Formats: sequence, structure tokens, C-alpha cells
Amino acid sequence: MIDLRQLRDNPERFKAGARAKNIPVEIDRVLSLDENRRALLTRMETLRAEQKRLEKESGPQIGKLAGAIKKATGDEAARLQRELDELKSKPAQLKAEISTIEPQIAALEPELSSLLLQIPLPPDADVPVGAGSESNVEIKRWSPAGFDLGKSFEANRGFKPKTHQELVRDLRLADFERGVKLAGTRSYVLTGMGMKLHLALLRYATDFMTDKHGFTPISVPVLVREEAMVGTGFFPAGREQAYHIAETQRRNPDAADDKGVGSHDLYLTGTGEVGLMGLHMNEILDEAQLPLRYVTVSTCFRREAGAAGKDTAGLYRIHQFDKVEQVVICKSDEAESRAWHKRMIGYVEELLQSLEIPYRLLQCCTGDLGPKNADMIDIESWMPGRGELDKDNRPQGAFGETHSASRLYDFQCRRLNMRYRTESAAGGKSETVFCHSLNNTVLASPRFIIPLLENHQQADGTIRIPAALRPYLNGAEVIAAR
RNA sequence: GGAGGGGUGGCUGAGCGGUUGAAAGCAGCAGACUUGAAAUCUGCCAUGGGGCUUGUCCCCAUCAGGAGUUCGAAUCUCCUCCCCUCCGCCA
Repeated sequence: MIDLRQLRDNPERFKAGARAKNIPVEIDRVLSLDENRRALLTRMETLRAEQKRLEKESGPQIGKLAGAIKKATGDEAARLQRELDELKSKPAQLKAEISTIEPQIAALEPELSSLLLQIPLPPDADVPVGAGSESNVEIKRWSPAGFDLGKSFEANRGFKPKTHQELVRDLRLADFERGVKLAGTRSYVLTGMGMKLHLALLRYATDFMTDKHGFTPISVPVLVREEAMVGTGFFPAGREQAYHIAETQRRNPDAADDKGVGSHDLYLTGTGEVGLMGLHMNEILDEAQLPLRYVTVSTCFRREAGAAGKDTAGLYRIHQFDKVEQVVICKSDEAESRAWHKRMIGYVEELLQSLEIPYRLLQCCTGDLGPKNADMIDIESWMPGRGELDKDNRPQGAFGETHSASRLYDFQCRRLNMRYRTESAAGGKSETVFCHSLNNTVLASPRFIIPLLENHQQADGTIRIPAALRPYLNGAEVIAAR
């Protein structure tokens, strides 16, 4: 969520931001609704102040009169009653007037808050402007010694690479047919060493963040309430990407009526970020607690609506996967946010280098950002079995997105109502301000199994396990056909 | 599944129709005492919003959320959400 006051002060900044992100929003409508609302609010508050003043004034008299009436008789009682009615009538008039304004304000609110939730965070000035992923800018490229990304896999290694689908089939690491039988398209089953490799990667990535970089490991619910989805900024824009558990639609078959028996709906999260960020929703933290550095491993669910026909085969684009995710919640300070962003990307680089996977860093352009990011760096791993086909109808290799590092300033924390109390400077008052937040993938599997298998395949069809991963596979150095 | 109890400031917790935006304690901040610290004492310490005369200013709202009763609601009524305890069932 953006700050309504900032929007009032500088609507152009937000209009330009939405335009650059290619997200249509009615900012002028928001401004006029807001202005309307404030005018009504001022009027109502003035009336209410007057009402309260009268109440205080006449309250005790009303009490006294009411008592006197009980004792009085005949004309005297009637006279007192008139006096009492007179006293009561003035605040009643004000109340009536207030009650005509109240619904007017209430009527404006749903549209205003719904529009406000749709206004994206403007991208930072140093983010390149562009319409979509074709305008993203490569800012760094790395490959292990002995592997030259300028040459083909064959030129580097002396043999034609298999695709991960072929490797997985030959080494019996996954079973797509049965996955689809069980759960439909984009489903899979990892088998044997495929499952072991999956678990080893997740555990290695988790240990890497906790033991080497001091992150706190945390488990999170993957079935969450709508608040958490809206708060983290995935809703309303990404509603169609999330699986929805419609508990309120649940019917009790024995009940005579058809009322729902579930208290509220739930949503399956598409990333551990939702749980990690939602942890401190509606809390006020102490500045001394910050930065919070959390890592979780969670199962992620994505409907992949609108991706029909895209990456349909293999382990690339699937409805369910597991992901180690890092989140940092820090002070409201641009320089600190930027520093953490760099650091969080650095952790992933270190991880990828330890696994000897070639990768590149992509500066996402404004059109590729999504509503909640001020800046986003994607990390793409080299996948020799991906990309355009050569003259022999074999893929030439391509980078594929495996990580995404977002910098959100206070956009998320504002929606989540997540603040901290500043340490008061000498003599100064402390204040409560919204935290900043950042998140980045550490490792998502099985997608990451793709670059791992494809890059470390050997001429004999086996897979060399990089040294860093061997402790997590009982010391195994190779995956071979069973 | 059955039966109860409860949601109050950063935390604990009183209040159960009338200056109660809210006692008290803890935590925090400032000061005094101290060589320093601790202890002790004194004072200050909720959030959101609106206004303009932008001020150690004024006003409004908020005691889970919503609706109602009342001149007046943290306090009474109804609905929703959430938490807890006991019993049963399951692990």
C-alpha cells in the first residue's frame, strides 16, 4: 500500500510509476474520492464535537430532571417533562444530521480502499524503463572455471547435453505420467535419487542461510487467511494465481438449511514470503530487534493461470514445489534497504557458485516489476537443455529464472500494519514507523534440479554431484542409472 | 463433536451506564542521587485520522470487528471473528 498523504502531495509520481509498470489505475478517481471523503469528515466531526459538548453540558441536568419528575405530580411533572424533552432535543437534532453524513462517507470507502490497494509502488528512479522482460538488463554473468558461456555446451564439455527431461527419464528421478494421473497437468512425482536430491538441495540451502549467514529458520503455514495475501501484496492483483479453499461454501449435509459451516476461506501460498512477512502483521516491534532475518522452507502452490501452453513439459513450470525463501525486515531507511538487497543477492551468488552453476543477474525493467516492488533483480541459472533448437533439433541452452530478489520499501509493511518504535534520540520522542521489507529466493526445487542435472551431466550419462552437496547425499559423488 | 470461559495500551491486568483514552504493575524514555553501574525517587510515556491560525494548537475516532439500545456505552443487547479450559474422538 502506498501512503495516501504522499499521493495527495505528489500524484504525478504515482501516475508515472503506474504508467512505467504498465498497471492501469484510476489515480484521479482516488484523489477525488479522498477529497470528498475529507470534506464530509470535517463536517461530521464539527457536528459531533458540538454534540459532545452539549451532552456534557446537559447530561447532569437530565439526570436531575429525571429524578425530580419521579417525585413531582400533576402540572409540575408535566412542566419538568417538557423541560427534559427540550434538553434532549438539541443533541438529537445534531445526531440526526450526523446520521445523514455517516452513510455518505461509508459509501465512498469501499471504492477508495479498493483502488488504493491497486496503486503500485513507483519503481526507483534507477530502474530501467521498459515494457516487459525483453527490456531487462543483464548486469552480471558468472560461470565456473573451465566453462565458457560464450561457447556451446558441447564445445566446453566434448559431448552433446541431454535435457533434464531426458536425464530424469534415463536415471529414473521423476515420474511425470503418474504425477499427472494423480493430480493433473503440471504435476510430477520425484522418485529415488530425484527425491533425495530435492531434499538435499533444500536442506543445504537452509543450512547455508542459517549457519553461514545467521538467518533464523522458521516454519510457516502455507494455508493462510485472505488478510495475509492482501497484506503481502499478492492480492488483489494475483488473485487468479492462488488456489482458494472455499471453506465458507462448505455445506453440512445433515443440516436443514444450506448455510456454510466454515468460518472463513483460506488460500494456499505461492511462496514462503507470505508466511514470513505475515508473522509480525499488526505488530509494533522495537528498533533493537531489527533487522529480522528469516528463512523458511515451504511448499508453494501456483495455479499458473494464463501460462497455458508455456513450459508444459518437465520440472520447470509446475503447480507445486518447495522453496527456501529469505526475508529481511529492516528499518525504514533507503540506504539500508538497498544494502540488504545487495547482500541477499550476494548470498544466492555464493550458493550458486558453491554448486558450480553458471548464472546471470538481470536488472528487471519497470514493466516487469509487479505492483509491490521498487526494484527487482532476477537471477537466472544456465540450463543447457533449454532454449532455441539448433539445426539438429537440439536445444542450444538458455538462462532460466531460478531466483528473484525484491526490494519493497514500506509497501508491504504498510499493508500488513507492521511497524517499529524508533529508539528516541537524546531528549527526542520515539515514533512508530513502518518497517521496510525485502525477499529473495534461496533455492526452489525441483526447478533448480534442472540446472543441476543439465550442467553436471557427464559423457556417460551420469550426474556429478558438486562437492558442497555431497554431505547431504551420504557422501555420494555421482548419480547413475539404477 | 459436547459443555463452558474470555478478547482492554509494547506486555500483564483492573474497570462492567456518566471528564475512563482508560487504575495498577512491568518494559521504555528523561531527570535526581552515584566515581560508574545497580537500587531508589520524580516526571513522561497508546494508535489512527481530520483541520487550519503549522502550534509544548484544536477536533474526531478507537477497549477484537460490525450493528443496535441510550441524552450518554469499554461497560447493556444482537451478529461475526479469534483465543482458552474441560470432556469425547484421533495421533
